[in-house]
Amino acid sequence: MQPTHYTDAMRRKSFQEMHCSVAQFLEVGGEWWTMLIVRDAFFGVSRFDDFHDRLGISRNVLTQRLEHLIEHGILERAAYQDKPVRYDYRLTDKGRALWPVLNAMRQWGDEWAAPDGPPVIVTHTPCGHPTTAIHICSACREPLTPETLKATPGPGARDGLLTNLPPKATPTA
Amino acid sequence: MQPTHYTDAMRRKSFQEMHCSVAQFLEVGGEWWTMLIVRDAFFGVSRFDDFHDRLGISRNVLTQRLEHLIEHGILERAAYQDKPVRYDYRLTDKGRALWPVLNAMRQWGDEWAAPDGPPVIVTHTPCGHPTTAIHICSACREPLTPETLKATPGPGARDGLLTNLPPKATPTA
DNA sequence: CTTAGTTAGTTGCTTTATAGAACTTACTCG
DNA sequence: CGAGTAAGTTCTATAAAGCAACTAACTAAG
Repeated sequence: MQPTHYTDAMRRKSFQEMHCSVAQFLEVGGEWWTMLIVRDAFFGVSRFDDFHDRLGISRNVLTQRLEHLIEHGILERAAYQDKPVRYDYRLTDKGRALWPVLNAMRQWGDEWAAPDGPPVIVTHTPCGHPTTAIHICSACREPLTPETLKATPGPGARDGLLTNLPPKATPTA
Repeated sequence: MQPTHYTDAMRRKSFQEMHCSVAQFLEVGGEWWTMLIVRDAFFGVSRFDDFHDRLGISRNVLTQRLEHLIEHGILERAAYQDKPVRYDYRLTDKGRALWPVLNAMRQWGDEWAAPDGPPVIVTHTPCGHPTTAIHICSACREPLTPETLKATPGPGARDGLLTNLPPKATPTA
């Protein structure tokens, strides 16, 4: 049978209304290319053509992504010359706060998807040693694993995320 | 002028050849919806219709994503009945290793994009307190921040990631 | 035995996003 | 003047996402 009729726009779904912080992050940084732009911003890259050359991203997509990141307060534009005006794209505090996310991605990739060994070694300059991040509990300072955690609804909770779970579920994230 | 001619397929670019662990992660978990499926898998969701109902994802896209996650060893299918055969989708060790990534996303969302407060409170059952993860150095156990880190090429390094950086760059990720 | 419900997809169609490359604007340098 | 640089914008073609209907293979109710 023929599909009936397509009234509404069929834009890509937004995660904004999900009342989940993971979804909130993905709304900002979950699109294709976005976190690679943020990675390069941490490396000190700040100009349009440098992002383009290093990533091999299409110029129109790069334009969109930079605008999206600025809209969400991850990057800010600062003119470095007039006539013609040209901008640096720099991480804000909100953007620099993405470091734990980026680092967790890197560490997972190093461990599970780096057959030739890690492409990058990170050294902790205060102690001088190569380092990986260990995640510890803010209360007791013991290492955290998903099995030792329990999720309960918080002040921003809405129906659906922790309710309507299958019976044997053990929410950890 | 007219664009010349479009021989090659214009599929979406892969990040696989970038020799960067962040890119490797994104190849596996960087598509729209993917990390929300993984989040629900941590919540204990395991069946097709449960993912579909909870996420509001299209059925065809869900099919694709589950296959992609299985291909990359994040989920595995286990039959829970015959006639007709029906499967549970469960996290593998490689999939459970994504917890730090998911948690970092959640904590960023809680801090920067949760106007009504965090939707989920996580309790560390051994100590009984609500917890957030603190990232410490594996060598000296001091807290890590991007400014205290330096990136250098590792065994899996290839040209381009840490080379060809603008002069004032301070690579941290 | 017929009908409704469940589970897990698949198919068909429409809208949106991405990949390339060319084009544009506004300069600077030799 | 002509070439080069920087940052986009515009154009076209393909790929991905969204939605609803359809199918397959059962189970349970009436």
